[in-house]
Amino acid sequence: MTADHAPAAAGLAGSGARQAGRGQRRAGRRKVAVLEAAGRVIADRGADATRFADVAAESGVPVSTLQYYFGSREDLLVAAFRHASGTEIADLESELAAMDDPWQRLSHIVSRAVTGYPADAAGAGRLWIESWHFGLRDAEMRADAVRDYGAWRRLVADAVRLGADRGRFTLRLSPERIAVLAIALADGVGIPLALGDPEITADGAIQDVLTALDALLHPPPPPEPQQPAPPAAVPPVTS
Amino acid sequence: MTADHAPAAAGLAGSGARQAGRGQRRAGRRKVAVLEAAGRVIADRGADATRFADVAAESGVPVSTLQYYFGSREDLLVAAFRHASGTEIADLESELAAMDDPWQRLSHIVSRAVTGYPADAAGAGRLWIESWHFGLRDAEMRADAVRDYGAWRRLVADAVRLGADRGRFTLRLSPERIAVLAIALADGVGIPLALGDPEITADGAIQDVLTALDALLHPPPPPEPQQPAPPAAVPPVTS
Amino acid sequence: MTADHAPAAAGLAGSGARQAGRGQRRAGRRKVAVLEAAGRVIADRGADATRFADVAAESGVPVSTLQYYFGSREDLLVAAFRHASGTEIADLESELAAMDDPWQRLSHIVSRAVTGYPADAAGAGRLWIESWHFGLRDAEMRADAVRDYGAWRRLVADAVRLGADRGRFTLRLSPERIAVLAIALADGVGIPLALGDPEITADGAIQDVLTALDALLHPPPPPEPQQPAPPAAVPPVTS
Amino acid sequence: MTADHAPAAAGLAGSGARQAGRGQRRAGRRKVAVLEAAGRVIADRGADATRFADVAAESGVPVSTLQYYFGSREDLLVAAFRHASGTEIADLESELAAMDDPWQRLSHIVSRAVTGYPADAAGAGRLWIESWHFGLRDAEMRADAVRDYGAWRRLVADAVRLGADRGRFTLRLSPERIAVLAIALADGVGIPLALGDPEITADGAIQDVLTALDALLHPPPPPEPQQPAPPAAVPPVTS
DNA sequence: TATGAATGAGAGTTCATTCAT
DNA sequence: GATGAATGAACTCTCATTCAT
Repeated sequence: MTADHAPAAAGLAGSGARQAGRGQRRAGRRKVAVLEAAGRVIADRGADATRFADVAAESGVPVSTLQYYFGSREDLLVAAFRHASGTEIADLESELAAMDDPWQRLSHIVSRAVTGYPADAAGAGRLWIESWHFGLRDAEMRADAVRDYGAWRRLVADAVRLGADRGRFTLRLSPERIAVLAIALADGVGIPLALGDPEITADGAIQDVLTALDALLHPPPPPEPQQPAPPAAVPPVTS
Repeated sequence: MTADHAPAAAGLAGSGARQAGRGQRRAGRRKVAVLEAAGRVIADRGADATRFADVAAESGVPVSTLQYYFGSREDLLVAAFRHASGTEIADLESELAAMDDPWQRLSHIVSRAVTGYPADAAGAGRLWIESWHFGLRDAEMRADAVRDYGAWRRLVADAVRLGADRGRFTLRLSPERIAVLAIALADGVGIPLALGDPEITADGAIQDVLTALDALLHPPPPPEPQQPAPPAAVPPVTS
Repeated sequence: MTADHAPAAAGLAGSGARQAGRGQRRAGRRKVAVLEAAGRVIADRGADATRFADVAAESGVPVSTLQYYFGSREDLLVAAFRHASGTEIADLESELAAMDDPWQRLSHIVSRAVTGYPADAAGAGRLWIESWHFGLRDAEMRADAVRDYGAWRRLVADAVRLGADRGRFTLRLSPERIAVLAIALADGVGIPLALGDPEITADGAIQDVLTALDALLHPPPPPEPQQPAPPAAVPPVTS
Repeated sequence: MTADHAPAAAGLAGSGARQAGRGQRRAGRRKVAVLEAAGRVIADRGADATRFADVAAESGVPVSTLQYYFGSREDLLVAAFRHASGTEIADLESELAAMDDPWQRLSHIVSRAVTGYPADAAGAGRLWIESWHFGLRDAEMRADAVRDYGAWRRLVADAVRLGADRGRFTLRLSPERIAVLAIALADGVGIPLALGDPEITADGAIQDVLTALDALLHPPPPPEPQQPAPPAAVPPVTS
């Protein structure tokens, strides 16, 4: 192919910056705008129902130009997801860098995560659900999603480790496993929030998630004999 | 529409009862088989990519007959989801009824939930993800999903309440909120499992989720003065 | 697929006739008309340039119905070629059956073949050129074309054999090889005729081809010594 | 159009002769390379399926440059055909010029022609079929094809005339008409060869074509009752 | 002179749905 | 009650071509 799709330049914000100096002139200078438009459409209609025509209408860029930029529809979707998650994580990282208190960091991560889910929020939560769903059948998206999970967990684990180092937390589990659980909690309450479950509110969910985290960071006294060792109880349930 | 779709299993046996009865039962059996075929197709290809033709191929029932049975494609999907979740919850309830120990019940629920997610599992996890995703834009599906969330949480809350009543658990939060968190944890670890995240295994995830639950059911001793209680800032904010 | 493409019934004229009695009712009753429309379009625009839309316009059948009938565009083309050649050969066979004189048969075959080529003729010559050309890259068409070559040659060879049996012809070559040459001559003059070559007319070409055939059927006297054996001169030309 | 397409190789060297000359020669070389690349693509995919992108890939010259050089896609195709046929005929003419024997010339022409057809051959046969086919609907190509027919026939007629003048041949038809038939035979057997007809081989076809030509150049005596040895005339054609 | 960027037109194919048995 | 025939709508993708440099 003459044009190998994507005049490059885009991708994660400002990586390389070879001569993006003058503001990525020439080729694909509208790419970022298109990716954000695509993100909006995906969040609105779902990735599967996102047509070239929709993104064209949202971005003002002709369909054939979208294809010239990204190639196939699937490639466009993956690029949009990647752009959104890259931006999101970069933002979060810079916010966290300004915080010293480890618990504040955890609170911030959880808030950021949970807040994006409710239907009326402009957050990225719906986009994440789309990305998981899409990743179930798309290998490239799946790889990205797994990578993003790692990035989020790392932020949590770093905060947990920091708190432990400072003697603020006493861990029941390794920082990595706590990170897995923390992200799981946020996503797990996010889903019903996105579905408008009347039993849950964003604020309440954040509080409860933090309470659970707190429980993992401040263990109970040495177990007394009358109490059954919980993990031992986990049976081979598979029926 | 030709008929009002779905002869269902209802209807009192009128004239020629036995014959009609048998016929209806046969039709009913056929519909169940179709719904299960549809469930398999949905889990395999995703709800959005599930065509009448796919379900026809999987079930052996002609496309026009599927439409005659269920109406629109969307109706078929919703019916398939409803059938799957109804079966799943009924099974779970009967299994739990045979268990006396509240912790065992919790373990069983969590195991059941988490085990269904991994890609290689034949479980219902993928179907749940599909149902959330579909519910984001389909009101009927959304209502079903919220209802199902309630059913699962009720099973957890009942077990938690039972354990508390028996003095086995000391709750940090109300049974209902613990139930929300328990289900959130299971779903939250289920997603990366479904995506094949190499950092997580089903068994490890079950353990960790139970550890987190245990922490919520066995609070630490009254905080001692030397340590500033940070989590104190996150109190039981009753929503 | 529910409809396996082509409700059958069509194909070579009247083969089988299972219940085509009432005039192929139901499915695909317009298939023959469509195939003939397709043949006209192919002759007019060329197979490569024959679009579904063209055949739809020519036949009055919607594009989607054409696809329902034939499947892919390529399948439609092959079916059209097959229909045309089947009809053509059947017609020719019945005409020949009415002729007793072997030379008359040969004349008729050559006339039939050559006459179809000129641009202003309504004959099938252009369709043959299309079929060869299409067969260069399509295996199915290629097989059909080879089969058709065999059918035409068989008609020639039969006539040649008949004439030889009756002592009318004295063969220089086997009937089969004469048949190959006869068809080659007809096609070989047909091409410039189709291109409007001003040096050739259909009638003149028919005469010349028959003259050449005559030469093959009435050999010269035993070669005399002063004549060099011509084939000995055929060198390994490939440069 | 940007330029009047094709700087060609013409144009007197104006100011800066050496530089311009070299530049033009270089451009000319590049164009020839492109035309040969185009010829390969056409033989491979067919003229109708030959895209700018294909020729760009085969030649390494960007699409927009191809358009700058040749104008429209059709112009490029015609130029490629013209280049191929011009080269072919020039080669043939120089080969024939070295041959004195008229029958050897005829044999050479037929061999050259037939040998190019088989699918596995690298010959120009497929390109000729493409050119006829393309000429059916393109006036420019048609004119070229007719002209080429004339060139080939002239070579045959010249050889026939030479043989007749030397008393080697006794003609049944005028040299021109024999030439038409000779070329027709070669093309006519070439087509099934190109289609991989299992009943024909290139060598056998050459033999048979020469036998037919021989019959046209050596008419029979007044028919005698007994049967002469026909094949004796076309003996050991060493392949 | 030569080339990359951008875009409109058009085509094949899929699919739900309507209709007539 | 069940099913095959038929069809319109929509979408992705290919490709020649125009434009600016």
